[in-house]
Amino acid sequence: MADKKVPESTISRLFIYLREVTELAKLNIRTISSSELGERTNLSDAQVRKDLGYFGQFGVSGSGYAVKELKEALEKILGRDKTLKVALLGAGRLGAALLSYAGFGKDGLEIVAAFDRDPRKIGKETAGVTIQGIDRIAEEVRKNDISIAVLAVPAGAAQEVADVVTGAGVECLLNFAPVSLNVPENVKVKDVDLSRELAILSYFALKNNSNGETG
Amino acid sequence: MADKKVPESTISRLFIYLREVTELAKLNIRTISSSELGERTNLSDAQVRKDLGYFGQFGVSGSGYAVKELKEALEKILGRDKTLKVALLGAGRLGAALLSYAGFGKDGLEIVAAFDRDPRKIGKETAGVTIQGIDRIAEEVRKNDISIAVLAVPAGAAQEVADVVTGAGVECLLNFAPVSLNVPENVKVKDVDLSRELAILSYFALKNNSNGETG
DNA sequence: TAGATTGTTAATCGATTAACAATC
DNA sequence: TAGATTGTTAATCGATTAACAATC
Repeated sequence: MADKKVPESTISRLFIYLREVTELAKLNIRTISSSELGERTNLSDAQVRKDLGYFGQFGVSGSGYAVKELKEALEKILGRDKTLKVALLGAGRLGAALLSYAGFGKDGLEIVAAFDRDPRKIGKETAGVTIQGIDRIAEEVRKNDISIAVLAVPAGAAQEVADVVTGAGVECLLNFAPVSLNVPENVKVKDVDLSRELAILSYFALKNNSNGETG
Repeated sequence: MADKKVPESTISRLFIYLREVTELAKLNIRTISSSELGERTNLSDAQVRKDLGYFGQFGVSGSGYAVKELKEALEKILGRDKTLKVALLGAGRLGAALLSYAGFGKDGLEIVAAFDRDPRKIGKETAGVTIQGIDRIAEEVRKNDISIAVLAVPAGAAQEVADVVTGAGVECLLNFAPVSLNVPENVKVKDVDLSRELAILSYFALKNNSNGETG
């Protein structure tokens, strides 16, 4: 049972493979080899086979992978068939945008509760969800079986809110606040920081510029 | 001169250090050791010193790093003093949101041109930028010295637009379209896919659930 | 000086890539 | 059968961590 640990980078690529085979299925392509799939995703054939190998044997020697079956296998592995409950922390500008973001449903996620500290926001409704005070977090998490919390609060409030929500038993956080959160070690945090992505890119742009000058 | 190659993960962490020392400077804290900085960012002291070591010697044995100097050094390394020109490709819903996104300026980036294929959008203005047809890309890139392109077009159009813009000499792309782009090898692409981030997180949430059941 | 902390080299760890026997 | 391609093990590569002499 104790499968070897799967790298997060593998999980991330699995979604890329799924995207591709979904496309291939639409085009009525029946089978694909690891090297073809790798070409389409800018990855190596070895990488494709290794990644899939963590989860079983999906291919056929000599002919490759059946597109339809691989698609279904990936959907199952990645839990695309299940719906998870999400709590939104912070109903400001970003929070409101996320509440009305249509993509969540497609990804098997459903925002079932939203919280804010601002008394003027409490009781208001956006996209079918009523905003509640943060003192209600623990009870709502339990009641609704919430497994993911999205932190869309200001940087200064993020740690406190993270404490409350992890204290209530939530183990997965998507953190939009630009701070390094301290959480218990069973909790998984994913930081999303568009500013930083852009900044990294601009670092490379600057480097290219100066290379151009000297080289 | 030929400095050893700096890992992208190091660059990414440099922004985290910068965020932290900016905070420390506000609090009038004068010096910080690698282990204290590591504690505040959930990284090890060795990691902090290694990362900084790629760019020079900023610390003082026995006392650590001068906050103000480290902040200034990081800003310089990361190019926070320079402004780069950005082209926005695709002026749909996401594109419009990015155009009005206030954070770009803070990050040393300026959207100087926007393009869309839809004739009904061409000529319209958002946030001070007039939307142009995609046939104008090459000339505008040259004229404005654009070094970064943000792709906010539908998946089906992304590759074609990427070809045009890289053909015009842009070497850094921020790609919001959920496709694997093929670009020349001197071009740096950064994919931003909120759906995938969420999906990865939900994968971990599901795994935690099933662990809970069996363990 | 004694204590603290750096910068850097060496050791470890983990992920990617290459290779190839097994198999369709 | 011959050709193609898998699954998996071994080799390589690169990043993180540990260790410690140098230094304030």
